[in-house]
Amino acid sequence: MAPRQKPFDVERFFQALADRTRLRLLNLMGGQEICVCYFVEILGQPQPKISRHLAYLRNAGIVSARREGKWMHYRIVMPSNTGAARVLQGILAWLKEEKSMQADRARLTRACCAPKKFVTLQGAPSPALAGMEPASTSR
Amino acid sequence: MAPRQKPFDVERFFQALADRTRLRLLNLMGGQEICVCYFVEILGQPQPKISRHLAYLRNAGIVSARREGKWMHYRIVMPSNTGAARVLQGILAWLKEEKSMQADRARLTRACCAPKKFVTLQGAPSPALAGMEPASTSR
DNA sequence: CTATTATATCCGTGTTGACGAATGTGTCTA
DNA sequence: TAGACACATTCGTCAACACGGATATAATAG
Repeated sequence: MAPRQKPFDVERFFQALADRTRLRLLNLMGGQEICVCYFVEILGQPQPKISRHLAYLRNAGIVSARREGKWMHYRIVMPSNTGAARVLQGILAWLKEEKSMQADRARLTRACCAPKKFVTLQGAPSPALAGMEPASTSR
Repeated sequence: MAPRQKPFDVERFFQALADRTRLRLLNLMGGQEICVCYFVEILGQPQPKISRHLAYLRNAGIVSARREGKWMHYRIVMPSNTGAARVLQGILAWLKEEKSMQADRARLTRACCAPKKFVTLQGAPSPALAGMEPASTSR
C-alpha cells in the first residue's frame, strides 16, 4: 500500500502564513537554507519564540529542518500540491517587494558577510543556496 | 491632508483565508457578484454562519457588500497592494482547480439557471458578472 | 563525565476565532 | 402599521494560538 499522501491542508497552510514573525522567517529563507541562530540574531527576538514559529511552519509542512552538529538549518519545501506551490512562490515574491522584508534580507546579507561582528554568530555556519526540493517523506 | 491609506494588514489577509468556509465563499464569488441567499443554499450551512464569515471577509477588506432591496450582494475587491492582488488572483486560480470547489461552482451554475427549483431562491437576483474594481473608500 | 552551546518544549495566561442558538435590523408588502 | 422576508449581530462556550519565562534535550568541548 502506498502511504496515502494526506490531502493538502489549505486552512493550516494559510494559518501558517497569518503571522508576521513567520512571514519574516519565510522571507529570510526564500531560496536558501538558514541556521536558526541567524533568525534569532536578525529578528532580534527571543530564541524560544523563533523556535516555536519554526515548529509551527514545520508542522504545516512548509519548511523542513536539517541538523548539522549543534546547528539546525531550515529551508522552505514547496508543497506537492501544484496550486499551493505557485501561490507560495507568489507570496515569496510579494514579500521581497516589501520594505521591511528587504531590510531583513539586507541584515542577513551583512551578517553572513561578517559573522564575526555578531557575538552570537561566532562560528555559525553560513546560509547555503538550496534548490527547493518538492515535499518528500521527510518531516 | 490625504486620508493616509492604512497599510495593508498581511496577517489579517491570511487569517481571512485560513478557513474553508471563507475559501468556498471566495471561490463562488471569483469574478461575479453574488447574493447571500445563494451562499446559504449552495453551502448548505446556517445563514448566521455564512453571514459571520462574510463579515469577516468584509472587515479584512477582501470583499465589499452592496444592498439591493432586501438582498445583499457580495463581491471580491482586489487589494490596492499590488503584491497582495497578484497573490489573491493566484489563490482564486488555485481554488478553481480543486475538485470540491469546482463542485460548488457547478451547483451555483445549476441554481442560477433554474432558481425556481430551489424553494429558498424564489425570485432571488441572479449573480451578475462584475469587473473587479480596485479597493476604494467604500467599506 | 561535566560544562557549554544551540535549539526545543512545557507551563500558565490572555486573546482571538468558530459555532449554535437566539435575537436584532432593514426593506418590502398588504 | 403589521407582518414577512433577507441578513446581521449578540451571547455563551470551547478550542487554537501567541507570548514570556522556565526548563528540557542534543551535540560538542574539555
